[in-house]
Amino acid sequence: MPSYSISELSHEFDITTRTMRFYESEGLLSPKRDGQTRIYAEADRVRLKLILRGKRLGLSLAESKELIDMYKPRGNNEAQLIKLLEKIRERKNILAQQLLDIQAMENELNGAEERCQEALNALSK
Amino acid sequence: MPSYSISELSHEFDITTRTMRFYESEGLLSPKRDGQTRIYAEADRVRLKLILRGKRLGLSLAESKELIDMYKPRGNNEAQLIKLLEKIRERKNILAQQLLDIQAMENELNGAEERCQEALNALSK
DNA sequence: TTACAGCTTGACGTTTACGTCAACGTAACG
DNA sequence: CGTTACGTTGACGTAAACGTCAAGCTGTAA
Repeated sequence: MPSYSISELSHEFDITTRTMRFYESEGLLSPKRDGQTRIYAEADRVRLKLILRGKRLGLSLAESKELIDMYKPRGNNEAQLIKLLEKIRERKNILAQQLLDIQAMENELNGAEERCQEALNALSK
Repeated sequence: MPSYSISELSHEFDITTRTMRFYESEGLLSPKRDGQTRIYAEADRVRLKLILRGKRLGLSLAESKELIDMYKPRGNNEAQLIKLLEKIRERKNILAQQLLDIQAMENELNGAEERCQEALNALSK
């Protein structure tokens, strides 16, 4: 099983060590320790990846934490499972909306790109 | 041409009037005035829509402002047009990444949904 | 006329997500 | 043995995006 130092992961994902310690203080990461030093396992690396993906989609750290914890249903209680399902579907709706937003924005960017290119062509003529 | 009061738009988009005034102070909106009172035209409404779409995709207000201003190329200077094109393509790359992120997250949510549903079925049996 | 509803401009407070020191420990290199 | 690299824990600072008063103006319905 591979393991990583804080700086290895921070380089890989292009974030600061401060950021990683902050994520830990917020309960998003919980690496093992060798004395004082943090030792990250592959599972920690995966969690970090998920956090950063969440960020790219505009999620807060709290939301990412919730989401990541959802992937492993630990609640065996029925009410909890139902609530979990609701949240999963909520998030899927948000994703669907984001998809629409992306498509709309892409269309507009394409239009802008065209107009921009035409303006450039007109100049070079 | 339709026009709107601040509260009309704030209700339509489910934001506070404070938010709209803040956007104005940040240069994202610039409604006309009737005396002191703000009067929003359709163009303002569209800009607001674009801002909120930007937010749903995780853009900062500054980024949304830049993006919206891009749709109407006012820079007739070549260097500016080239820079604009670069920014448009940058943003398109981000959108492409977001699309991948959405698909990945959707897959995981589907997996979680299934496991969750199975756990529920197992309970009710 | 008063009371309410809706508009305005400050000004300060708050949350999130880190940045930026400071001060210290430890292991290895020259 | 000093310094360089990498790690640690506080503690305070900061930018973004508003929230939350306060204090005041303005039209209109009772």
